[in-house]
Amino acid sequence: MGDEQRCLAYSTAAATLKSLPFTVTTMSQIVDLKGLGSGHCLKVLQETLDTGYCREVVSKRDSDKYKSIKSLTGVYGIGNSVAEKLYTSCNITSVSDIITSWGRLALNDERIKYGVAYYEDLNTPVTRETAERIQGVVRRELDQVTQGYKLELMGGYRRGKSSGHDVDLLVCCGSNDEDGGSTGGVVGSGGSAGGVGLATVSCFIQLISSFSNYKYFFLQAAYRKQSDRVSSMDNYEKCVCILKCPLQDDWTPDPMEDIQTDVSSLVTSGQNGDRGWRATRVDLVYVPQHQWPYAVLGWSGSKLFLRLLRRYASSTLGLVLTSHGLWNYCKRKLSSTLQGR
DNA sequence: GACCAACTGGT
DNA sequence: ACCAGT
DNA sequence: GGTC
Ligand SMILES: Cc1cn([C@H]2C[C@H](O)[C@@H](COP(=O)(O)OP(=O)(O)OP(=O)(O)O)O2)c(=O)[nH]c1=O
Ligand SMILES: [Mg+2]
Repeated sequence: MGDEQRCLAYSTAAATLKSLPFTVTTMSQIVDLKGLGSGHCLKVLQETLDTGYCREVVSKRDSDKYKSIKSLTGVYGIGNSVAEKLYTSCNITSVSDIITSWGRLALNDERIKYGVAYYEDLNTPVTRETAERIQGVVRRELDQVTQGYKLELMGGYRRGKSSGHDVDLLVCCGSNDEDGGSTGGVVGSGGSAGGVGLATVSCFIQLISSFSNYKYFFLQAAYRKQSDRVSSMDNYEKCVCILKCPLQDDWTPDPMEDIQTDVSSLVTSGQNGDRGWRATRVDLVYVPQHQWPYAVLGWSGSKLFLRLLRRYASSTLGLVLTSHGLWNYCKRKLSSTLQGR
C-alpha cells in the first residue's frame, strides 16, 4: 500500500519549505507553492502557523505506538514490517524487550544481531572527523595493495553535511587493476574471503579481506553483474559493513579478539564505552573508471534528489539513470560523447 | 485515475 | 514475493 | 499525499 509514495509526497513538501530563503510566517507565503498541494500538508502548516503546533502531529509523535515503532526501526535490519509485527503481535516496544525475548522472536536476519548489540553506537551521529578517520583507515589498507586509485567520501558528507548516519566511500581502482584477467579463489558471500594476498586478486577484495583479517565486522557484500566486472576476480561492487572506528590515532585492531556470534555475547561486548573504538556503519562502493561519474552522482544523494533526477531522465528523456550509467530502454549504454546532451 | 527511482541480498 | 537496505 |  503506497506508503512509500506518501513518504515521497511528504519529503517533497518538506524540501519545498526548506528551500525557501525566508522563515515562513503566513499562509500567503506558501499556499501556491508546488509540492504542498491543497490538502493535508497545508492543513498541518495552517494549524502550526496559527497555534504554534499541530494537534495531529503532536498526538502521533507522542503516541506509544509511534515511539515504540521508532525505537524498533532504529535497529539496523528491522524495518517497518517487522517492527509492526513485534509491536502488535509480541508486545515488544523497545530494544531491551528484544534482548529479553530474543529466544522466542526468531529474528533470523544476521544484521539485527549487530543492530541490537551496537544499537547506541549505530544511532549516534557520525561526525565528519570520524568519517575522515575511517577514510584514512581505508586509504592505508588500499596503499598496501594498489596504487593510482581514487577514494572519496560520498553521501551526506559530499553534500557538505557535518555528520551522518554512516560513512559512504567510493573507490575506483587505478588502471593497473583494471582487467586482471586471471581467475583465482572464489570469494564466498557473506564473510571470510579466500585467496588473500595474490597479486592478481582485485584490490577491492584485498581491502575487504583486510577487514576480516583485522576482525572488523563484515555484514554484506553485493555482487556486480558479470558484464560490469573490471576483471574476472572483481565481482564485488559494494560492501556494507560495520567497522570498529578507532577513537584515538594510535589504536589498532586486536587480531586475537574473537568475533562473537551469539547475541548475548555480542550485547555484553557491545556495551561499555571504554573500548577504544566505536561501531560505525560503512558502505564501500567499488567501480571501474568509466562508471566513476555516474557513481559519484548516484552516491552523493540526496535520496530525494536522485528520485527526482531519475524521474526526469525516465519521463522526459526516455532514459534510465542508475549509479552505473545512463541507458536507453534497450539496455544500450548511451555514448554521451556522441549524444552531446 | 495513473504515476511516483533503481537497484541488490537474505529468507 | 516480501523485506531491508543503499 | 501531490501532480498532471
Ligand atoms: C537511502 C538511499 C541512499 N541512496 C544513495 C544516495 C545516498 O546519498 C547514498 C548514501 O546513502 P545514505 O548514507 O543512506 O544517505 P546519506 O549519506 O545522504 O545520509 P546520511 O548522512 O544520514 O548517511 O546512497 C539511494 O540511492 N537510495 C536510497 O534509498
Ligand atoms: Mg551516508
